[in-house]
Amino acid sequence: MTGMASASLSPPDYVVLGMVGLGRRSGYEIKQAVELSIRFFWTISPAQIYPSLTRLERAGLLTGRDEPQGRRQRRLYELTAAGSTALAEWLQSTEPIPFELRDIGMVKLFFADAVAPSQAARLLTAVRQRSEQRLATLRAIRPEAEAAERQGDVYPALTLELGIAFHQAMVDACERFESRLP
Amino acid sequence: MTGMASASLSPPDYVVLGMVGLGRRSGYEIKQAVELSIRFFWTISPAQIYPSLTRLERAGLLTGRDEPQGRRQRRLYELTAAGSTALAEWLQSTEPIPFELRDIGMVKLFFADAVAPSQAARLLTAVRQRSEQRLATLRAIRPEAEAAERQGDVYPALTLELGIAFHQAMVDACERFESRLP
DNA sequence: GGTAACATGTAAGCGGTTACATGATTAG
DNA sequence: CTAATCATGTAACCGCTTACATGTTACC
Repeated sequence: MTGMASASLSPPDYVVLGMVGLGRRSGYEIKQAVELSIRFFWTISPAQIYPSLTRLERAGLLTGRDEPQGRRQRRLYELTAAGSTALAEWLQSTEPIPFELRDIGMVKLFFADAVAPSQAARLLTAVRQRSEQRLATLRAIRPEAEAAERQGDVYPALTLELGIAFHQAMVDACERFESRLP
Repeated sequence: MTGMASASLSPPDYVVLGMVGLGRRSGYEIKQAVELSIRFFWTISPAQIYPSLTRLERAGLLTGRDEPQGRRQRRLYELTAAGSTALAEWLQSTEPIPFELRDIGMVKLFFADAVAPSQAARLLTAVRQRSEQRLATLRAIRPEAEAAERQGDVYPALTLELGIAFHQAMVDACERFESRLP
């Protein structure tokens, strides 16, 4: 019995669903949560979040309640049983997970032979520094992930470590090549 | 004196330009070259390539010449001096390179606490295996990259090693967590 | 004789980004 | 008093993917 209402949701819908699943939230808070956690492998804009919330509520996967702060409007959402089921089904589906990155930095590096060696080396350095910056940002988030871990959500910490490992590998590989060039 | 014709090209345009820069090519060959090299951090479809080639030729950055094989049509392109300059300028530009990934696998993993531990572990395994497969594919490409290296294009080999390092880091991190769970 | 690969394109639709619009509250 | 943050949305545009259309050559 696979959810009767669901007209197959898009990935952004599941991101919204998943974030609400981690705790009662407003659209604004969802955006913030994404920025603080999965923004290194996913982004979402307010123009996606608010229509998505409306759709998900109409589909019976979320329930929203107005809880203004003073005169400032605010609407908080939580998962319904159907929403929880839909999220779980998505996470459990056995379809192969496509892997697709889209990074202009790597593309530039690939074509770097088209410019002078010194210029190419500068590009390599820029790519390395970019990963070093991400690394610093990701490490700064660790406390939040560890706090979530203590409350039973261990996978955010795992994905954080995965991100750190990824960028560390990039930095190491760049350094190996940089030391070989000059 | 920054190229007078260029109305600022899109990333896919530069991908086409860069691929033609690596050797005289048809649209079909560009697609193949992308699949064999940068597809792990960029993709491009025929529906983008052919209009792009037309635009770039009109802008004077490429020249095309019909070279049919028998009755089978074919049009080969090469860089003009202006095209070469445009590519070099793009590669040398000092604007910060945005870093943005988009990977549903990571998103699923992030939310994995929403399902039973055994299901979450299955997800982790799926993500690990996905990287193992990429790793195998990337390693299979090594000969091509090394051939290019011998002919003076060293950066394709570099980006390949970067991709391998990235996926190896993912596999290692996944294994660390998998051994901790059961 | 049929399938896969070679080769080039067009059209429609959709999903996402950018920009815009509005208003309340807090901090400096 | 001003800027930043909180908070929610809409509209237009654009670029990309999907599907389609067409024809040739090589291979089994």
